[in-house]
Amino acid sequence: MTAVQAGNGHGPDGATALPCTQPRPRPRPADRDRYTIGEVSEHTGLSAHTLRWYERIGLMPHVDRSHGGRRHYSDRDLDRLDFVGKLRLTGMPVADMVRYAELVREGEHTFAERQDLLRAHRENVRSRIAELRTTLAVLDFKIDSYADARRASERN
Amino acid sequence: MTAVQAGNGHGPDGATALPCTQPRPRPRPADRDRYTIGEVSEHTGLSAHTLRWYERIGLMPHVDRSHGGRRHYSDRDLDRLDFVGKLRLTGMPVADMVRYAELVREGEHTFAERQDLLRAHRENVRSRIAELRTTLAVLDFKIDSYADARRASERN
DNA sequence: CGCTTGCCTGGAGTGCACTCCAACTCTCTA
DNA sequence: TAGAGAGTTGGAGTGCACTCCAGGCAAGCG
Repeated sequence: MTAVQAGNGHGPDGATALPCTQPRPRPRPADRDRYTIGEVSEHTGLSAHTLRWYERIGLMPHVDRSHGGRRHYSDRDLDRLDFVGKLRLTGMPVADMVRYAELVREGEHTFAERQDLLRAHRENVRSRIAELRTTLAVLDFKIDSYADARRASERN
Repeated sequence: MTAVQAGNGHGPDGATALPCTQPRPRPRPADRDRYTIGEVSEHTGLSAHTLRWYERIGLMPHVDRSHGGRRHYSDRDLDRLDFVGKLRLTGMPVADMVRYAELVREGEHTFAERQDLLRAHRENVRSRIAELRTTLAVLDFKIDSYADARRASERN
């Protein structure tokens, strides 16, 4: 649940920073380390409702607040959200993401468990890719069948 | 929503039969062209509830019944279900699958539209695969980071 | 013939992941 | 300093895809 993107990425959560390469899909507004929920919503594609909900269920640590109680997201928060977004895109259940977030909160002694969790998920993603590929073949076949059928009926 | 698998596959629904190559994941009980809902459930991995529900919402055409009102699924029905299963695995919304089923029911003049629908879905699947692959890279990176961090801490 | 097991129906219930509401409060710009 | 507009909360509501229930009927076996 940490940075894995942009120049300022971090290593495993709680560990020292490590270099990282993935480009951020939409660029951050500006590197000022303080973003409103609206800006974050814009950047991540998640609704403000969802961002607040993520915090409530413990998927995000408590975000810094202004004097008046408004959220100020940091660059680090954006990094976390990017990672959460990746997991979400791959269909990881929210409960599992929350579990991961808990492990992060518990500190460095949970490295092994976090790694296991991610490894299991990676296997999951791999088999999903394989699944999608076989379906792609089926779709190609079907689409070609329709093309053939249409060509044949035009010829008559 | 027709056969696209096993030796007895069909072409686009409503068209003449076409050869097909994909192997059926779990073999059919026996090629007797008459299966109970329980057997079909076993074979497809869908619950009997779900099979009935699919029929109710129009995702499957009405399945043949016995004198006493019990469903007898044909091999053709199994083929349809296999295709539905493929679409489902790739995350096509049930509403879209129902739309496709309607087009099939309407006859051959909907070939073009069916093809479009499948093409759009194919694009969808392709981009999902790409998405999953980039996430896989992120996961690899994270997992490696944990491995590094653990090795480092053991060394101390 | 009776019994167990499987299947039938319509409708209600579940779990997940949001999504929206009401009734405020805060911040920024003019 | 006033007003617009973005943000706050807890809790209720939504949509999707099942999933289950109650109460009854059917089929195959001994």
